[in-house]
Amino acid sequence: MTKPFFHKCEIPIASYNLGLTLNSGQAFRWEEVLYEDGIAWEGAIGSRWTRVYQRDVSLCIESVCHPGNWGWARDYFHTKLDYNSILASFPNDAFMQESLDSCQGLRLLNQDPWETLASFILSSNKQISHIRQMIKAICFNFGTQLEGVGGRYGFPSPEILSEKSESQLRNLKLGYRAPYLLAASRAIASGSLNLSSLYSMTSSDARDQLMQLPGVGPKVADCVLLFGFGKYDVFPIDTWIKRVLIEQYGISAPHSMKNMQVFAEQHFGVNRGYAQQFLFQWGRTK
DNA sequence: ATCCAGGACAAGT
DNA sequence: ACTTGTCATGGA
Repeated sequence: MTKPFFHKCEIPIASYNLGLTLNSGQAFRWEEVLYEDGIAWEGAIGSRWTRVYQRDVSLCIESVCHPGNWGWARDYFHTKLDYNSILASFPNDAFMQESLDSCQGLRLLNQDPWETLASFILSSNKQISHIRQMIKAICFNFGTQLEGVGGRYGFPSPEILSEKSESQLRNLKLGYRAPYLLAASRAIASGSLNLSSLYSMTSSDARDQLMQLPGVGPKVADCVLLFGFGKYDVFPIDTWIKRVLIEQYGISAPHSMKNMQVFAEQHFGVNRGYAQQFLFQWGRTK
């Protein structure tokens, strides 16, 4: 039984579909719970165990530990974003508009770069439900217990994971991804890769840096930049997006990454990563 | 059972 | 430059 969430913050904000956002394949640790005759989600933001839900036109956030000025929450949920300006930059084609209509209030979160990198290394050739399972196992086995709650664990730091063996990770059913995750944790723990330095780099340069890691190709790198660094000028192409581009946008062979990347940059513009989240969500659920 | 999953990588055309 | 086979594992 968890202790009460003592601290509460209410952020008035329109056009925010929290449930859709938390279940759109960008974050993997939020759990839906019943709360006050409604739905809420519980999960960790950094080392804070958090509950979040919507009432009227407000985002309600509750924290077990001392919240300070709640800047960490505003940042994670990106409540200061000029959402309408982003949407206004999208193209006016039929499938884009259909996606916008069907996924109203879908947002991108600002997640921790390391957790995002680790999560998307694990995501390769995996269904979202199993990505969640792998991450849950990693947190339960190697994460540190969070303040003020029992049985809740943070995502383990690179330093912690770098001390583990490949077989320890394979025991968590990571499969061939185990050595990839281990290599990434060791690159960061040793200082050979400094994630913070990617913030000030161009997306192209940051992408090249991430792709130095084994198990990090163009798609994983783009997801990390989009979800963990707020770089919207990248366009992750997974199996669903590939289908959308071919079936909805008439991309013809050769279906090479370069061919599709060029189209995405031309057609979806500077915020193509944000647009991509709508295309992905609608493409895989319709 | 068989195929596929928010892919990456090496090997083969 | 582009395509194919392989890699663990679980869900549909």
